[in-house]
Amino acid sequence: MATIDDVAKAAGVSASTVSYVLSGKRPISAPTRARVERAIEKLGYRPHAGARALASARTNVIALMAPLRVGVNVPVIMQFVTGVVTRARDFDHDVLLLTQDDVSGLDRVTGGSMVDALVMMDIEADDPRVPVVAAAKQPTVLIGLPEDPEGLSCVDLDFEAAGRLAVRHLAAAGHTDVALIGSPPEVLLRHTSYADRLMRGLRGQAKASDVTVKVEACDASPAGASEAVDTLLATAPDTTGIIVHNEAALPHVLSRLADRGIVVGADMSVVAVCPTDVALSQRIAMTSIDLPAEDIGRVAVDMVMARLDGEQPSETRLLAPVLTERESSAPGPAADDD
Amino acid sequence: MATIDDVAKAAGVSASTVSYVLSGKRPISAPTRARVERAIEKLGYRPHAGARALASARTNVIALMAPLRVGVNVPVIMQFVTGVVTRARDFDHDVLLLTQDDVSGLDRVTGGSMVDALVMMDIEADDPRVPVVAAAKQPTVLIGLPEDPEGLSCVDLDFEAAGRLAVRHLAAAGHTDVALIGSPPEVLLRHTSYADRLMRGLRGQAKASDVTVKVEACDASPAGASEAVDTLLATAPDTTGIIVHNEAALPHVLSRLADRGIVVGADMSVVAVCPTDVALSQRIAMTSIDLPAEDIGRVAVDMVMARLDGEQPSETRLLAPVLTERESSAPGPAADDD
DNA sequence: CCGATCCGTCGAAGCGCTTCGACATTGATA
DNA sequence: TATCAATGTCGAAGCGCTTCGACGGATCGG
Repeated sequence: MATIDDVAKAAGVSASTVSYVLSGKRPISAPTRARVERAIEKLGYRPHAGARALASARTNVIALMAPLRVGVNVPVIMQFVTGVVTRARDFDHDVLLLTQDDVSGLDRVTGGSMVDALVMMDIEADDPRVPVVAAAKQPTVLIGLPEDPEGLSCVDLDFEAAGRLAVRHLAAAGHTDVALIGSPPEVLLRHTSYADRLMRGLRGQAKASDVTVKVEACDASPAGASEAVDTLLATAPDTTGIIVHNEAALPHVLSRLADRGIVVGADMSVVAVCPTDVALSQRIAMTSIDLPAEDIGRVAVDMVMARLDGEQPSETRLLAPVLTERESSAPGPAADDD
Repeated sequence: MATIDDVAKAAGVSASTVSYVLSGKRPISAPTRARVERAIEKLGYRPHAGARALASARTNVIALMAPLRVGVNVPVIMQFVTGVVTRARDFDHDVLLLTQDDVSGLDRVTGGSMVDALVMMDIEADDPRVPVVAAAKQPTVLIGLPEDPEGLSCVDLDFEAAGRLAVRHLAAAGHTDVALIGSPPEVLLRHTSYADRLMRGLRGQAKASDVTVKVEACDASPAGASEAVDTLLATAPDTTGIIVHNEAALPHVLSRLADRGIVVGADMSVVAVCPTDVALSQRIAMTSIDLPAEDIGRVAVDMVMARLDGEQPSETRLLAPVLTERESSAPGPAADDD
């Protein structure tokens, strides 16, 4: 591989001049710049990333810690990842992928100066990773909201507002008995922050709108979904509005309802909280609150980059939920006729 | 951050001794080693990755190029990724994530010496990325089989054998008219290698077993799946055995069959080619040929690591398909009664 | 017409590590 | 007892880049 000295020699300049051509940190005359660029081109020169990192204390790499465990929510995770990776490239950064459980990986990549910054997904209320990255010299953005962010920036959909919005939508349509079919029990037990927040919004608005709200955890399997539906209908038979916050279970919930002869969009209104493409690929176009996963990933990168080169203070951004009415929701029993 | 010199000073040895303690490349006496290790511990020392890469020409990072486009097969992709990442950690390597279309990223990470090796997924018959990585100094393993591997190692499920196996299974059960519901048309058009290979096996065995085989491409959407089923049943009404090679469409194919009153496992035998967990999370446990995605990812890393430090020649490994009989397949019309 | 300024370029130092050859010790061997 | 090979440690060079201070020459104002 050609080095910067080779390029310098070929262009008849010093190595530092080549460096300045590349970085633009000092003015270089047009003819010199042109000679250097030609030499770079001719030699196929690529700066050595390690050398650069050593000299400049910048790696142009960010770490992304993603929950790679199979099963739950995988397509949604992929959307986050896509958002992060593509946006990182806009900032001329690459992405180092860490798996969720690899807490020691955080030390490794921060302590070893492998990355300039971190993005962490799927944050729990009391997440053991938060103190680790809070102590690191690299800025971090959390996707999700821990109880104590310890000075770190956070970004997420405003699930609390989403919960309110969903209930308000159903209540306005005349539903008085609504329910949530939510995340798998283990997610709820972990107190994954989004599940908690959604529930808080749900309950608050239920009180305000004077509707009842029943909550069912739900495994992502067909059996789990059936069970959740059956339990719900047994214990709260008056339910006419369901909010589903579980991408993997959604199709099975709809199947089960259909099997029981319940027509979604007529007998039963269903509002999903999920990415738009998931809402649209069900057996019926779902009224849904969009989970803009790719956007969130992008925003996370924007935030982390801002902190990287200004001395921005940390911030928390909660994206406002948007509900799109489609075919799965309809007026309920208490609706005024029109 | 502490440097190696800090550690050396604290332990009362030279920097090179610290280095040798860390790498084990020269013998160090037990007491010295202990002093050094204590100093490392006390200072929380982490070698600087860039410095290390510069001095040793090793980054301990491998690149993984994965198709992050949304929609198709995402969970399967995630399994590959998981296999690669976890296995890479076993070799003390991290993973840099590149997106499929980022061909220039290949130059960037290889030319810039950001990675020691590469793994590329979703290889097409005539893949433009192959010549690029073939020219790189880093070893590469392809997941999938290009027409011309240009000296690179490859690994994949033996889809051709899988095709034969599926047909043989159905033929042995007495089916004489079988069909493939396969990948989306755009995948077939790209001549993604696995689709081609599956088809070749299918056709070959069909001839040998004297059964007919009809092929339908299939979009991953519910509509696409319905259409594929409808077309198939219209143009080949005698079909009693279907092979589905399309994870995303599989549930919708089953739905459509059910909607049409066709009982899978009785009227119609269906063999899926997909990961086991997908096969098991359908409305009925599917007879399937396992796509061992995580294994393949792991093997890819094993292969690339082998090439990294022996001077192994390149090799191609095709994993033998395994068919597991479950509830979705049954004897066909030509079966001997028993 | 001279000092102050600015522009464009260079040289050298240094980032933190690995690795090679050299140098003491020590123990075994003849 | 003199010799030789291990064994354990050190010093120095160098990996390829960035960046800081310096410097020559052109430009400008007074």
